[in-house]
Amino acid sequence: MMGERCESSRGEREVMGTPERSKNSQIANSIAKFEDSPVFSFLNNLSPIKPVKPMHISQTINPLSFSSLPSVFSSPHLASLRESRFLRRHSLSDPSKPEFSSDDGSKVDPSMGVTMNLDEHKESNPDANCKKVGEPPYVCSKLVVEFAETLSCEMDIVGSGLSGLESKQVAEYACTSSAFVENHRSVNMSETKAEVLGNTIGNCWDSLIADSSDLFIFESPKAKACNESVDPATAFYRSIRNAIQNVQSFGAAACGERGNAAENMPSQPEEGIGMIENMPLQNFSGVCRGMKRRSLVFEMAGGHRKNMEDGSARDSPLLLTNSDGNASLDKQIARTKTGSDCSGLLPGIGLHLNALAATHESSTSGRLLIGSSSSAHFPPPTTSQDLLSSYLLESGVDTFESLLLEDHSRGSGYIANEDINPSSPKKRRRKSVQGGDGESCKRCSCKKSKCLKLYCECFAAGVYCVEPCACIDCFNKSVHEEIVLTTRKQIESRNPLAFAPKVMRTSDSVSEIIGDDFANTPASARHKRGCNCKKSGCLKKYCECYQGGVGCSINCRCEGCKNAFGRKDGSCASAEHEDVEDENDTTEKAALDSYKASIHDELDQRKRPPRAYVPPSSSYSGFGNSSLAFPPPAPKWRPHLEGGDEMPHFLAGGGGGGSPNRKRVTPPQTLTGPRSSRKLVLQSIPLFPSLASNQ
DNA sequence: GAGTTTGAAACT
DNA sequence: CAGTTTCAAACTC
Repeated sequence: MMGERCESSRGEREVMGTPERSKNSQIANSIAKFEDSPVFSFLNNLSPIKPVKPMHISQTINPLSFSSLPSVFSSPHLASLRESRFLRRHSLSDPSKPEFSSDDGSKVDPSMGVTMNLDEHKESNPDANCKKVGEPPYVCSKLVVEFAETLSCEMDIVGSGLSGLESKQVAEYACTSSAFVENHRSVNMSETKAEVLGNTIGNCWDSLIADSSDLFIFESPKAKACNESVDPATAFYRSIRNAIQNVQSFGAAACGERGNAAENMPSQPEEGIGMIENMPLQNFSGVCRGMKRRSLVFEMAGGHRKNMEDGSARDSPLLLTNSDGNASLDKQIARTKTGSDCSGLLPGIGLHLNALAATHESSTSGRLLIGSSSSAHFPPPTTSQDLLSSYLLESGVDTFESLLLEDHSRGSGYIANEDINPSSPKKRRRKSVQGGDGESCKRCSCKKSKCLKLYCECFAAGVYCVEPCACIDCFNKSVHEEIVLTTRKQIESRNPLAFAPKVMRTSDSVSEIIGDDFANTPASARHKRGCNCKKSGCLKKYCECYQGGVGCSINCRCEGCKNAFGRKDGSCASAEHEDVEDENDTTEKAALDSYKASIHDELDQRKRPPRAYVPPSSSYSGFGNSSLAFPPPAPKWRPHLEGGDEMPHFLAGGGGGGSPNRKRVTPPQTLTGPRSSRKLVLQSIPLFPSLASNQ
């Protein structure tokens, strides 16, 4: 089987017929050389797509991301890898963070990574006993091993997208990387080189993610170009291959490669970096996002676990007094604090790419994202491609399928909801929300809800409140994690869709929103439950439909609807340039113009870091947080989860009737209407049964 | 910035 | 399930 596998690999490379052939040949040799590696064997025995039970780690890591499902395509070893590898990797973005413990109690070294803090490593890594702590060779191999193992881990995640030959080849490359490490454990390497190697590995990985993420967005320029000749899975596989090759090559050099590789390697770190920059992967710049965001969730996980284990959360100050008559809430808090209600913590089903984000937020502002892939504040994308790429990563695409299932609603939703025109007095609020530091975070002003109700935008959005919030008696903070989780669970128990996106779209690419022609406003999208406006005429942001940039539908119970994006009677305003019933309705047009202006303003602000939104309710994100090609949501808009207007059966079952208000949550029946000709974009529909039932 | 309006969320 | 209350965002001045 091995031989056959390798044959396939070589065959594939030949088919590709690229200049990489020689490199590939070397890799192939490496594969043959180390094909009996235990790791190799293990990988080979793994099925690319292997359903597994929800992992414990995801339950403790990111409990708030209820919606985020565990990767059902992950391999059994994934959990451990995630905990150990990603936690370490995470430290790359925040080396200052104190070490935290993994589930098994072993210390996870936060210094492992680019910083290569050998001292800390010495103290925290018991495994280092096998070699003298801080010994260069150990560091060198450790890094590569981590990379290789992490890659293997990733392979499982993308396994569903890579099938057959490709997945096998990817596994082989990952294996080769591991084999390489095994072959260089005893090699000496200077600390400087080790550091460069660490950076190399990190860059390779980030590049891999960043590079391949574009490929997942089929409409991205890169993907399109790629699709002309190769499918995304293949492209991704190639990226992986390149990344591994780069690591292997440079690692060999940095370690003073005993073999031939060293001859081609730069002797100075600077040269090494230069070499890296000239690697096949052209996406090195600003690509630290991927891995770092990936690591974030694990960091959070670590933090969460730590909190739970040491009971720090319970020790946090409690607000048990009922200062405002909110007895139930206080009771809830009390119960949670006493731990009597903690068993109900929803399992965090953090998927691999889910729950990214927030590195900056958490590290700079102390704000942690509750959801899985929340607001991340990374260097502003400078190009649309970057934007798409970064957003893809930040949006927490959980599965390859999700990536394939396009969802554009988010973009428009975001645009629709975000008023970030700093020059507009009326946008002052949003301006403050956006923050002047580029941090697009929510800032609530809750006074009585303790930020534990959906009234609170932060809470509803799945993010912790931050300092800039003007809230009072806020419990939506990481120190009150358990309370937050329990409350969330409680709310979801009443209404499973409470944290689900409110606006659903049937199609309408973002381009229609951000393009030159605003006439293509996403009227095909509809507010899930519909609004209930009485006085605003659905022309103000009081109206969730309007705020979401969608027209009203039959589900709405609004009165005097004048929604510029489409009225509930089926007519569409000027936004559609069709079926305009009242050409003289200047009010609607004015509203629409205002809306468009806000969108333009939004676009002008696109230099800001994209804001990945993490559906608080992860049970959805896990299935359908399929991202779109655009940044984040806004105050009240939430990424939709279900495919189109269809919610997962398991949710629809108890969800529809579970609404506390008994409000309709059933899919609108007139979604298409005059725009029925629009394509229906498949969205992330659960490909597997609800894992919630497995908890 | 304070006060008002509004409609969703929560409660009964 | 409907009516009412509570709440905080949106809006106005």
